[in-house]
Amino acid sequence: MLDINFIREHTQKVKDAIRNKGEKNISVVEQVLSADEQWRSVVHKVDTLRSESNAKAKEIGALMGQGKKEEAQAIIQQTSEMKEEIKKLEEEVKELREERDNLLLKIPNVPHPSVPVGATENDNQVFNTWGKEKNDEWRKPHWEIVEHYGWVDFERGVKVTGAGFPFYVGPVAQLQRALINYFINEAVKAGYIELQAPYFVNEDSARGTGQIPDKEDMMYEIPRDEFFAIPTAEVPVTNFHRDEILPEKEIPKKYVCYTPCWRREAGSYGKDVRGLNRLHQFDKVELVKIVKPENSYEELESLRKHAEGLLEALELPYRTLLMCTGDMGFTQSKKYDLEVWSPGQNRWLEVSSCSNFESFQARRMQLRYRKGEKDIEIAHTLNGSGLALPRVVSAILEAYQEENGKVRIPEVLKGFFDRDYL
RNA sequence: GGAGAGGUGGCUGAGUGGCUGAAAGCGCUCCCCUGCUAAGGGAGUUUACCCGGAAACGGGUAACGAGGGUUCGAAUCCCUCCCUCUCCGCCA
Repeated sequence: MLDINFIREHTQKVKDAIRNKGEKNISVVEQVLSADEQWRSVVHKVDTLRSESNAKAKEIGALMGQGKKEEAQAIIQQTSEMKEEIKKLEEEVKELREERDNLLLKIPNVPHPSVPVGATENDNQVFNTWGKEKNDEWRKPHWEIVEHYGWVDFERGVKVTGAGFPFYVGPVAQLQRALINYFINEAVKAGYIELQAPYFVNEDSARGTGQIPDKEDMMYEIPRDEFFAIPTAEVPVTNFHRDEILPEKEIPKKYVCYTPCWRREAGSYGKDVRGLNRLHQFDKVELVKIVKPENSYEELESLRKHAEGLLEALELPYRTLLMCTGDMGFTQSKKYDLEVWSPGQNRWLEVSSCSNFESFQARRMQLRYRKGEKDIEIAHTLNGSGLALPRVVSAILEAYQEENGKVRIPEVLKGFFDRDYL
């Protein structure tokens, strides 16, 4: 969420942001400002009244101590009336505060000036490309390869759980495990701290990273215990430091965390969900950074480069898109998507998304750091996939297949295998 | 899941209705003294919000796990929930 003071001072900027992000309701800005004003005026009233009442309560205490019961009784009469008034005002404060905060949660993050203004994915900019896409006729899509060898069992996944929950069998299971290890190892080499996180989070955490309100439909719920299955490790890992004030010397914090991810993916269909393209459960290695505001855009670039480096090491051609305002999402201020080339499908597959949230998430979760002696400042948070597994697996299967049908093991993963082919 | 104990500031820990936003100790910061790998003295040291101020800062309100209640007044009494610890049960 945005700082209310920022909205007060940069009202036009916020309105532009909402429009550019493709949200229709610009009036929330005015609504939030007026709700805030009302709230502040009532807070002031109630504070003043309480101050008076506290003073009287002290008097009563003093009089009681001296045994002057009757004088005390007279003042008690007055404070009783104030008490009623305070109670009423308190109620009002609570309502106004809630109203203001609910409105505040509806205002999206403001895009960085370097973000292209645009409405749809067609307005995204190709920021970077690497490698030469293969387009051989004979290359099969990954679902045919895994079907032929029995490496991914979709049918039994459907039987055991449902569509989108496949079993990985033998070599592909081993490939995934190798990739997870490889990705974590690379991150640790780059200074990230390895974390293993809970797979379920509570409501506060889901709100902290911005999954609720608004995107709760993407998550699986465990109602009996009021948990959400994590849609990405971003949620538990960023919330790791929720409600904390970190010492300045501990910042930046860099974490790498492998988890399965669960997403309901309501409404997807067709070629998008074919094979491993879109699943309800998938594995991902996630990178999260908590940084000082002045460094956050440098940190975004290094995050992007790290993720790109993984694809380069795997020798998988990719392109990096700089997302336009309209295709970016509610919480981000700048976002890159990395898309790997799928030579069996002849299309790009998103395998990573690297974002800077500036203070948008950190403010919600009160994630701050101590600046110098006394000052406290909201940190900036970033995250990026490094990388999402199934689509990387698809790309590897398709890119490393040979005309005879065998699939070679990428050079950097050889250490995890005792052979050259899957 | 059953029984019991408990949740106070960065930490340890006092506090059972008003003089406690919080004793004391530790830690930390600054200053003074001392000139040497010791020590002593002093000051400061939670957070959020509101008002005033360019700022330094000043005034106010709230918070002692969370929420609600009793009371003129609650860390202190009552209720609900959450969490931690101990014992039993169960268990990868």
